Amino acid sequence: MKLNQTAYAILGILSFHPRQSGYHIRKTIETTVGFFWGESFGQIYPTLKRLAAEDLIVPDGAPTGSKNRLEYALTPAGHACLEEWLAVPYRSDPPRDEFLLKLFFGGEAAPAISIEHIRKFRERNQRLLATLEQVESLSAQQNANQPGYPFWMLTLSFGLAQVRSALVWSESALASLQAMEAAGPTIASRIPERKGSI
Amino acid sequence: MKLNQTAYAILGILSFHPRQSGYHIRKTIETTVGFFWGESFGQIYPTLKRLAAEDLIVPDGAPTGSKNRLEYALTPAGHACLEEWLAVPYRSDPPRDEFLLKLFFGGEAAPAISIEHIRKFRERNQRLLATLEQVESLSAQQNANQPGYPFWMLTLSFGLAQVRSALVWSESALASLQAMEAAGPTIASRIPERKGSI
DNA sequence: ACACACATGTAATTGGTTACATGATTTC
DNA sequence: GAAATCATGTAACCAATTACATGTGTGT
Repeated sequence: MKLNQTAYAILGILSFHPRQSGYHIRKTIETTVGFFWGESFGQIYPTLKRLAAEDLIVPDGAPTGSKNRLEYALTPAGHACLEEWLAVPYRSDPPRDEFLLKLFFGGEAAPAISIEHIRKFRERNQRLLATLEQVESLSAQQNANQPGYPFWMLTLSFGLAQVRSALVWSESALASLQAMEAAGPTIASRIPERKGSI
Repeated sequence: MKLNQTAYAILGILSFHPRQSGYHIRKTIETTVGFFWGESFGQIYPTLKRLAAEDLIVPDGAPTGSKNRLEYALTPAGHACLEEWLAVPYRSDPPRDEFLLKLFFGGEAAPAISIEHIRKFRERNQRLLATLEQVESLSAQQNANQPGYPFWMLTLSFGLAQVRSALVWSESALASLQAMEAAGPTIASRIPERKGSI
């Protein structure tokens, strides 16, 4: 019984949102942990079947539901499994940030290109900030009494801090690149010195 | 000729570090972009062969080297390829942060568990901060004249900003969880309400 | 002599995305 | 009745990690 991360994300969602379908679980993930976690259907549906086979969740086509969707609920075993996983030290998988990689190699192209990347990055973060702030105010009204609330707020405040710091950085980064662009005619027009072949 | 991200990372490294072996490239990646990018040997060596087959790099077993290692150098085509990639908008792949996910579901376990995760997280960031600051001062002395330097500093200052903001957050998060722990006897001892089966 | 870093590679596995395929329900 | 969203799933593909396998050079 070795589960993948998707499984724990599902167990986690079901732990405070009983009786959701695969489709709904994905929606919930998007709107709650979306800014640091993503799931695709291609991953969710097979995982739901596996979790059901392991008796960690049970299909529950009962009272309220019964359209053409299949809802699941957490079993005690499922909750135990979630708790077990929570106690295991998190592993931070090797980071891969294409934005930063492109920026790092920015000297090999015109500054305008890096400027454009940073502008996109800033816009992204502005949008993200707006949604996070919205979540913050809505959540305070709707979820304040839920047991998970303090923890949700912790992840939210983390997101807000990171996004805000990213925005501050964006401004100074843009300023320094624009200064560079104004100063020198593109540094990038050089060809790396080499010897022979091709 | 569709290349994976590893290929561009390699091209990028070779663009300002001519003549490195696979082993060395990995070292360089670790020490320069390591805090936002990682590569494994299982990815690097096959990719080097592919890049050589595409004439984007050339094996170069010349003068200085010639131990039992094979060094590569960027070709003009390789540099063109890198520039092309740099101009393409970056894509940020769906984020997956296990630390935040566990924290989000922290209400399902004792607060002590989340506290431990955050402590680990804080330590991690403290170590990272130390190395980044070291890189900052060393790099100012050693690389200040290199053409890529301003861009390297941008990624570095981004890392510093993020790490510092993460540390500030860690303190407040720890404080709030410790307050919670002191206040209530574990909220987590409840079992999700359910009906029937298992 | 031993250990450690240097150095290169392959094979198995996995975790995951994307695209495809299909159909029901709701809303306009 | 058309369009959008709800809803479930499969198949193909891929990028990447991990573990394995092997050997050399260097320092103590």
